[in-house]
Amino acid sequence: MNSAPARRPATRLAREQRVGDILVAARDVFCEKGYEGTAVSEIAARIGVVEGTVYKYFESKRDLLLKVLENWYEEMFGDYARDLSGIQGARARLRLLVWRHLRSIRDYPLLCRLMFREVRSEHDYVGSELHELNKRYTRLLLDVLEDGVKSGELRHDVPLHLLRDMVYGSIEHYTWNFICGR
Amino acid sequence: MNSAPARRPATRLAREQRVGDILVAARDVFCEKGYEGTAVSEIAARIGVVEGTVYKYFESKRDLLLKVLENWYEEMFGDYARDLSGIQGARARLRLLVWRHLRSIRDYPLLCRLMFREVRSEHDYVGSELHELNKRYTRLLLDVLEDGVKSGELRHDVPLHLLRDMVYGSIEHYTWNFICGR
Amino acid sequence: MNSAPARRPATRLAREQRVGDILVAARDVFCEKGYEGTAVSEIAARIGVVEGTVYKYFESKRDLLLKVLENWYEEMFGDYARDLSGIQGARARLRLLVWRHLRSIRDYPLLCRLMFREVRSEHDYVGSELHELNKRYTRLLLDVLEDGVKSGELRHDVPLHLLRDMVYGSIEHYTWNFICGR
Amino acid sequence: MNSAPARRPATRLAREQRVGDILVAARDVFCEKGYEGTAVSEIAARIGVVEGTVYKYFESKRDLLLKVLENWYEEMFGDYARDLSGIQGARARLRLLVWRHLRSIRDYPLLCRLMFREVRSEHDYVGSELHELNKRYTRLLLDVLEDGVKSGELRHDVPLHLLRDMVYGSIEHYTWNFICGR
DNA sequence: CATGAATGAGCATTCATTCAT
DNA sequence: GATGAATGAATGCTCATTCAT
Repeated sequence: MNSAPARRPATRLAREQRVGDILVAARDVFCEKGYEGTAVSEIAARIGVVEGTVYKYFESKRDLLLKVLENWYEEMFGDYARDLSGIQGARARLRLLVWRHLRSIRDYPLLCRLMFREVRSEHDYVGSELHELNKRYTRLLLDVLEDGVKSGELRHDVPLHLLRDMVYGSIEHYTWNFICGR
Repeated sequence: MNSAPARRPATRLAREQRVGDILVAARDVFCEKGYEGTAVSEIAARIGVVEGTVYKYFESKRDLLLKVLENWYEEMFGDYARDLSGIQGARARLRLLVWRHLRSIRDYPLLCRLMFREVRSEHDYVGSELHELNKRYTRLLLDVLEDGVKSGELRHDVPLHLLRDMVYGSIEHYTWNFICGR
Repeated sequence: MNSAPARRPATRLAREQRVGDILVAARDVFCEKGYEGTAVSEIAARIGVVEGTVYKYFESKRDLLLKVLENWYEEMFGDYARDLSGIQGARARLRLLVWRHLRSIRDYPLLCRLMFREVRSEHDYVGSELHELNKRYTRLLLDVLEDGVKSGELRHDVPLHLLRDMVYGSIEHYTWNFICGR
Repeated sequence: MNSAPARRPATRLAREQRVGDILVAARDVFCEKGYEGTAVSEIAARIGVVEGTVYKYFESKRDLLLKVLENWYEEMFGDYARDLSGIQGARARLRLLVWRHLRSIRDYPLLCRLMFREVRSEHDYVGSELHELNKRYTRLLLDVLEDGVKSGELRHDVPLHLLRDMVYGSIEHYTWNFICGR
C-alpha cells in the first residue's frame, strides 16, 4: 500500500562512515535521554537522515544501544591492556588500571549511566558481548593483584577475589556518585 | 430520595488501606516489568480497581514509583537503626550494618534493581526524600567507623570516608552481581 | 515519556453501542479497501473517535476483522436455519437454502470477497469460529439432500457429498464472478 | 582509459535469463508469504541481486505479481489445449480438461491461492491478461460441452453455461478446500 | 548492467491522564 | 469514592521506489 517515495537522495556516504555517524548520534541521544526516552527518529535527525536509514544499518533500536556500548567498551578496555604493557610493579600497574577506569568514568559518565541503567540489569546482559568485555577487565584486575601477591609486593588478609571486588566496587560506587551529580 | 442506584459495590476502603494496596501492587509490577514496562492499568487491575482510582491517590505514575521506594527505604533503614541500638563494639556494629544491608538486598533484589535503574541515576534523585534516606544510612556507616577509630578498635590508613565508600561500594558491587543473576 | 493527554471526552457511549459502531465502520472500510489496505485510524475516524478507542474494544486489527465476519456469518446462517424450519419437501428446502445463500452474496458481495481473500485462505481459518459456522451450513445442505434421497424425492448417481460440493461449488463460482464485477 | 574498476562482477546475464530468474524467485516468495507479506528485497536476495535490479526488469511489485501468474496460466492452459487436440469423444475430452485442471491445482496449490487471494478479486483483474486467459479456458470447457451435446453424447436439462459453471465451480470448490488444508 | 544508499510516508499499537457520571 | 470511556500523542519498524555512481 505504499507509493511514490524517494526524493532527495541526500548526502551519500560510504557504509562505514554512515555507521560511525549513526553510532555517535545514537550515543549522544541515548546518553541525554536514556534508552526509553530516545526516539530513533531523533537519532536520525541529528545526522540529517531519516529513520529508515538507521534501520538499514542496525537491526533494531536495542541493537543500536548495544553496539554503542560495545564500541565504548572496546575502546576503553583496549586502552587498558595497551597501557598496562609497559608498566612494572604491581602497585603501579594497579594504579594505572584504577586510574584509567576512573578517567573513563570521568570522561563518559553518561555512558556509564547508560550501561548501568539500561543494560547491566537486563536479562540479555549475562553472556552478552558486553559481559565478556567486562569480565576481561575484572580478569585484568585480578591478574595484577595475583602478580603483586606472588612477587611479595602486595599482602592480603581477605581472599583475593574479594579484594578485587572491593576495588571494583569502590570504583563503581564513585561512578554512581559521580553520575548522580554529587 | 432513596433509590441510590449503587450497582458495582466496588469495595469502598479506608483511604489508608487503599493506598497500601496500591503501593503493594505497584511495587510488584514495577519490580517485574520495570518502570517503563509497567502500565498503570495493570497496577490497578491487580487490586481490582480501575486506572482512575490510582490517580485519586497518587499524582502520577512517577509519584507512585517514588512512594514505593520511599516506603521500602524507610522500612529498611528503620530496621537498621533499631537493631543497631543494642550492640556494643565497632566491629559488631559494623557487622550488623553490613549484614542488614546484604539481607535487604537478598530479600528484595528487584527493589534494588528498581532503585538503581529507575531512580538513582535520574535528575530528580539528588535532593529527594530517597537521597536523604540514603544519606542517613551512609552517615550511620561513617559514625560506626568513627566510633571504632576513637575507641581504638579500628585502625585505618586511608581517610575514613574513603573506607566508608569502600565498604558501601563493595556491597553495591555484590548487589549488582546478585541482581544480574550471577 | 508521555505527557498531558485527554482533552475532548467526545460522545460517550455505552460499551455495546460503541462496539456496534466500530464493527459497522470496520466492515465498511475493510470491504472497501481490503484488510491490508485499511488503516485502523480510518475505521476510528469514520465514527469520530481516535485509534486508541478502537483498541479499547478489540485486541488487534486482525481480531476486528474476524469479529466483523463472525457477526455477518451468524446473522446469515441464523436466517437460514430459521427460514428452513417451516418448509416441507426436499426441493423446496434446497431451493430456500440456495436462494438464501445467493441473496446473501448479492447483498454483501464485498463481505464475501473479504472472507475469501483475507480469511479463508489463511492458516488461522481451519478450526476457527468462522470455519465452524461454515461447516454448520454445509451440514445443513447435506442434511437436506439426504432427506430428499430418503424420501425418494431426489435421485443421485454421484455420492451425496459430491453433490453437495457441486451445489456449494457452483454457488461459490457465482460468488466469485459476481465479486469480480461481471 | 583502461583501468575499469570492475569490482563485484555481479554476474551479467542475458536479459531473458535474468527475467526468468526473477520470475521464479518472485513466484516462490509470493507463494510463501503472500503479496503484501513479500518484500521485493527478499525476491532480489534469493537470486543474489539487489532491489534496484528487479526494477530494471519489472515496473513495479504489482507488475511482477501479474507476470508471475500470467506465466503460470500460459503454461497451464497451453498444456490443456495441446493435450486436448488428440482426444475423441466429448466425455473423454471433458475428463481430460477436468483432470488437467485438478492436476494443476494439486501441483501448484500456492499459486492458486495467490491467484484467488491477491488478484482475482481485485479491480485490475477484469479485462486483464489473466482474465483473458481464464476466459479462454472456460470457453474450452463450454466448447467441449457443446460438441458433446451436438453429437448426442451428452444430455442436459439446465442451460449449458450453467452446466459449465457447475463443473468449474465444483473444481474451484475443491481447490479452496485443498488450499485451506483440508 | 548493476549497485545499494537513501528516502519518507505509512501503520499498528500503547498508555498516562482526564473527567463526566 | 469510584468508574471507565475517551483521548491523542508517541514511536518502532517496514518497504516500494529512485537514482547517482
